Amino acid sequence: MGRTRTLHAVDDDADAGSTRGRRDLEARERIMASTLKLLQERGYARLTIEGVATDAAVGKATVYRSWPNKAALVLAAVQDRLADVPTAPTGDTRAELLAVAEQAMARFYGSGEVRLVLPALLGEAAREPALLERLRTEVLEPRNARARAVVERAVARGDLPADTDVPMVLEQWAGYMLFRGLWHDDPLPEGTVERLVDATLASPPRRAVWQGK
Amino acid sequence: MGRTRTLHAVDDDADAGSTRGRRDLEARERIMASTLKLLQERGYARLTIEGVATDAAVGKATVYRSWPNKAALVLAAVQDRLADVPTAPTGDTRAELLAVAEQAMARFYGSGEVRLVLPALLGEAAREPALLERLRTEVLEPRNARARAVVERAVARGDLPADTDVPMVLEQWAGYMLFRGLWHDDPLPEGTVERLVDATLASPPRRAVWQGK
Amino acid sequence: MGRTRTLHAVDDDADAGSTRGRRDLEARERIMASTLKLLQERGYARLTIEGVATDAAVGKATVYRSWPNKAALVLAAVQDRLADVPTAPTGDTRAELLAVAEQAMARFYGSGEVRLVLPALLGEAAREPALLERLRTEVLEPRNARARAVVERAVARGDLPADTDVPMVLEQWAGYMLFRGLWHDDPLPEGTVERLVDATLASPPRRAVWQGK
Amino acid sequence: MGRTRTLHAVDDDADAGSTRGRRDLEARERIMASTLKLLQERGYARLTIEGVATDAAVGKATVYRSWPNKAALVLAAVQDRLADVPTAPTGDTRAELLAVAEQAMARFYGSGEVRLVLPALLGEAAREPALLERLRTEVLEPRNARARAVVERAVARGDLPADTDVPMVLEQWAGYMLFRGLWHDDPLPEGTVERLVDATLASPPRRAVWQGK
DNA sequence: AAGTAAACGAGACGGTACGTCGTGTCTTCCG
DNA sequence: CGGAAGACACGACGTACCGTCTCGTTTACTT
Repeated sequence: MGRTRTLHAVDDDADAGSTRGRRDLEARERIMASTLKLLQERGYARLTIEGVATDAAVGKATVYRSWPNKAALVLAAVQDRLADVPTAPTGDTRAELLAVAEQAMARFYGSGEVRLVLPALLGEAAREPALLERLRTEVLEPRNARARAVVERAVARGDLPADTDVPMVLEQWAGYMLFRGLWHDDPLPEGTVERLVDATLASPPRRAVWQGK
Repeated sequence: MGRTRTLHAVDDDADAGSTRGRRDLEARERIMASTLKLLQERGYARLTIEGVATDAAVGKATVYRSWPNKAALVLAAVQDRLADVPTAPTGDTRAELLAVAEQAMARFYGSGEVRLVLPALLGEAAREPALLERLRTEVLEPRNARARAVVERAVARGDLPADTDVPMVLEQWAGYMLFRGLWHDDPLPEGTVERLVDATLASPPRRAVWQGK
Repeated sequence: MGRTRTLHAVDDDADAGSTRGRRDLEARERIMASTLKLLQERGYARLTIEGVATDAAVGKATVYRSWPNKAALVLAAVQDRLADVPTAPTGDTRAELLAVAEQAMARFYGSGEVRLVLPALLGEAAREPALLERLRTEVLEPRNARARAVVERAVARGDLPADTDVPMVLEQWAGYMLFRGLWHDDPLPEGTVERLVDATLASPPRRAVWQGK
Repeated sequence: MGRTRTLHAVDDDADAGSTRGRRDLEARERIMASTLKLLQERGYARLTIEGVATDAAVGKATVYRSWPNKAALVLAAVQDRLADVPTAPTGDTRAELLAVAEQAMARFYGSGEVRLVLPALLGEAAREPALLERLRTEVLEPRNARARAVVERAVARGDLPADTDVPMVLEQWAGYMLFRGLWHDDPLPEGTVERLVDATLASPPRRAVWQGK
């Protein structure tokens, strides 16, 4: 499942069936590669579409034809580099949770790529609801869905109480990683993920009961 | 003796003697006000120094004379609008912790101003260590120091275990707020802060012992 | 055969094939027109490339793309407005000389356009040999060549002595006109050209004989 | 009665008694020197008052206090460097005329200083009648007056016809020199002045008779 | 000798223009 | 006919000077 490529701005058109020219596949590849390269070299703010076009030996129009602005371009380029969230059931709940927290979150929010791009994207998203929506549905939600499944499995197994607030568990973990990723250069101290997971196992957040009131 | 003149953001003051030339104090005020105003209207990315200068009825050079770039300007403008962290001891540990988490963090990371500015600033900081350093020492650290004091008081009172990892407590709280602030438009659901604080009181993170190994 | 368009700085390339891109021919026209208009209104010193661009409803880059600086722009704009030097042989030497002196020189050096532009250009040329060279080869020399032909015809006819210093004749005439044009507002007194020509016919400068020594 | 204070170049004077305040006489000297120095280095167009002030270690206001603009400043600086016109009667008309043409004109219009400054000044004068007037009365006329005296002496002696158009003689000579000075880098060919003078002695321009008609 | 007032250096101020770069659109020409 | 090349109008960049202004400081002339 899961779309391999999404591109374009908000509405990604449905160029699905139109299987047109394979010829330009190279161009697209070159653009993606140049985007990532220049992102590393200059950071989001100093990345320019002109620069990408030049570096990719491509006309500017070719870039604009596929992505309406820098955010869309960068989002597309970053999109598939994202490592997958491990969900395979191993029977060992703690191990599964650790794997999720470690590989899905620590590695994600701690990676240079994300730190270089995500804040900038979220910064723009604060002004552009469409972008925020895309980020949520295309970046956050897919990852969260798989992580959620793992935690819910732990609940089903009885390793976490039935009224565990699963989304909040994830947000607590991810929030901590994001915070560290943004505010600090250095990687997480060893053992951090374990302590996070163990704290949750010891005393997980419960769903609020008076919520409905 | 130290800095001959720095002005720039934060510390203008102090340059007592070196105040030769015209030194229009109103200009600085107008610039700060215009910066905040345009920040709201356009967001960080679309904020322009030229625009600020025009809006403030000020020469561009006057802006550049005091702040070397957009980040410094915005940082200075945002700086003092930040609400204080409440630290008054009331005797009630839970109430104190709630006050800190609520007023120092939820309100801070949830505010539109911060959401509009902080990610962008952090995004630039990923490329500019100097900026990151300033953000840490001038924004994060001052707030954290006061919050830390409150939590440490709770430890001293015995309401939290002696080996509580105080910094991590704060980072967990703040991380969650930051995460929500960045990824979601809507305010925190009611009761969230309470649940966060209570979870910490029930099972706080402990300092890692094997750290040294 | 006279070049139809010259533009650019010194070396006007011969950009034959390289005409990719939009190439708005009207833009050039508008720029030339605005340049001349603002030259009249403000004079060379107060002429601004920014002003020209604005007046011509053209981006600044479009101006800079074709002319590297104000001098080149103005030179190009003035270039073709220059009236031609009459050379048609009429059989009447005195009449031909008068025509040349009158139309090629008096009208040229006496015209407001020239007075407004030439000194400034020559002033810059004093610092920029390339500009001086262009002025000589593109403004002075073409005009002189044709005037020289007329005077040489007079020599061939025997109306002037064989050892007449033809260049000096022209420089004397032009020098006088230039002097008057620069130092005085008012037009030449009537009959001046006649007196100049007649003085030359009566006693033309001879080529120096001892020159080789 | 007009002008309350003019100072500008030439006539500073007049402020006799009112010399309260500091009055740093050296400042003026330094300004003049810096002006000439930078004029040589950069030419008129690239000379800036700011640059002069800095180079002279003087406040900008000090420059503006004495000269209202660049033209006035430069005019003042150049003013007194001008060599004198030799007028001493030697009895030998041809020698006297040669001395005038050589020293007053060839040297003047041929000098680098003049070539660097005069065209620019005249260029501005085309737009500013006041400046043209000053140039005429303070630069051209004083020199011309003395030269005229010499030529008139030649007329009185009978070495030139009584109806010689004396001003035109001077303008012819000066015009030729000016022309050469502006259009050519190289000095006058040897013997040029002699040929000019001799041509005039052989066939001087006469005053127009039919002028009144 | 103390007071006072102008001129001084320094340089901040509101501006205009510089020459460059990037944006997003549009045109031309080549393969 | 698709795409690179790049011209186009626009707008912002960061810098340099403009001419005016306000600072203290430094004379030199009153009183």
